[in-house]
Amino acid sequence: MLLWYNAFRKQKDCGAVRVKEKITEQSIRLFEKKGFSETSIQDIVDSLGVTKGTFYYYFSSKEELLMDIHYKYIKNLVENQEKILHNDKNNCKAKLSEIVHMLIGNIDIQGQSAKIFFREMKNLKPEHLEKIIPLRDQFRINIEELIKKGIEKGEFKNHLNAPIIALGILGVTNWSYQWFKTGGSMSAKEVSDMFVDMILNGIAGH
Amino acid sequence: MLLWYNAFRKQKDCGAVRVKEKITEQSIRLFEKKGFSETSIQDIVDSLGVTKGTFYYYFSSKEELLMDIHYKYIKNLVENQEKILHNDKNNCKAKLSEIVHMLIGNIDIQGQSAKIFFREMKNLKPEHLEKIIPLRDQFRINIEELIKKGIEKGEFKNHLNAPIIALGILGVTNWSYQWFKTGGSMSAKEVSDMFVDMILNGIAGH
DNA sequence: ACGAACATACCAACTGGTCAGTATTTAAGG
DNA sequence: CCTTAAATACTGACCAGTTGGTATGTTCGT
Repeated sequence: MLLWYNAFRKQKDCGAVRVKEKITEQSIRLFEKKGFSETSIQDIVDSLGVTKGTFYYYFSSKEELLMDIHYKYIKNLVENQEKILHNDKNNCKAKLSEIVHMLIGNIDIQGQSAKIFFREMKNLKPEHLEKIIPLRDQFRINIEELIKKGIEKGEFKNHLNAPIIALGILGVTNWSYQWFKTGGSMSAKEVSDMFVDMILNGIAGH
Repeated sequence: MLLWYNAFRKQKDCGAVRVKEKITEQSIRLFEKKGFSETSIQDIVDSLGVTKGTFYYYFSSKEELLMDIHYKYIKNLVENQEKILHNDKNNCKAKLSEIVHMLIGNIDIQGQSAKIFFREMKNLKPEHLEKIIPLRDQFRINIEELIKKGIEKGEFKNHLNAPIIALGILGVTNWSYQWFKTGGSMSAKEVSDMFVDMILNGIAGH
């Protein structure tokens, strides 16, 4: 009886290292693989060896957990982006390059969240969307402004349509979350360098 | 009584213009807006004024309907692509340009299916995925080969990594399905031209 | 003894899918 | 041209399983 008791305590102590974070991390894995609606709360707690009571102790609803995932992802992304943008040792070209490298380089640790972000956003409640969408838009507008500034400075061609170019660049990077696998045949640097080269110099021969 | 009878027949006749297609079209609309798992068969039939019996008369399962949508989309896309590739009046640059224009131009009628294709593919059964994935891969490989041929012919730079460039181009075009709205402030031609210009010539100033 | 961190049991609503039957169209036979 | 039988195109009631969420209890550290 005492033996069982100690074993139980040990299990509890291990799990006590931020149970909420463990639930979030595991949910990210499951949501990415199976989808938000296709993953039940039962699936989540079963895979962690806990019960639904635990889940609802930390989250008020399934949708709130999804909001948590969305908010952490986009907040972190915008922060990383603005760190790059505010470093005025770099010109616009270099900033753009750094952003692309940052996005591709982060696939390893942010890729699952990113896929969830774009695929499952529609499951957020309107009041939560109101917090997320401005951040998503800010990320895009920051790139747009970078393009415009680059045009002004003569770093980029002056006939460019900045909003379209921004969305084109976002397409290149965001789509990589769909196919890039860390540890595969191509390295993140290799991919990023090629993308930056294509965006800046194009693929047409001289 | 006779009046009601005729009205009823008329209604049936109108609906008889391919009920199966009406179900498919409506499902595409609902799946795109709410998601596959989030849309119940009840939702679909209610919005059409029929019952679940009708649905299961035309489809053996919900997943089969999803397979139908996937197959029609990717089959049509590969066909359109290969029509362009087999027209040997165009060089590689022109072919690439035509493919980009085709993809963006088709958003109007194929956009919803495209979003479903990439977002809901995970809900297909393994045996159905076996039919879809090769077609999806073929589309990508066709672009890859076009790049390689363009390099050989000196139309494209020879240091390019064709697989990465192909995925970059696919990113630009596929991502447009997420944001481009027909009838918005930018026309499909405007966007396509800008994308082709970026891909071929880059954005960096000379 | 008390609050934090769980577990257990339960529920109403909804899900994809089935099935036995009904209406309607079509085609053949008289 | 009319009857009739079979095939086609549905309806509506039903089911077992699952869902997100809740309410109540129990264990644990302090």
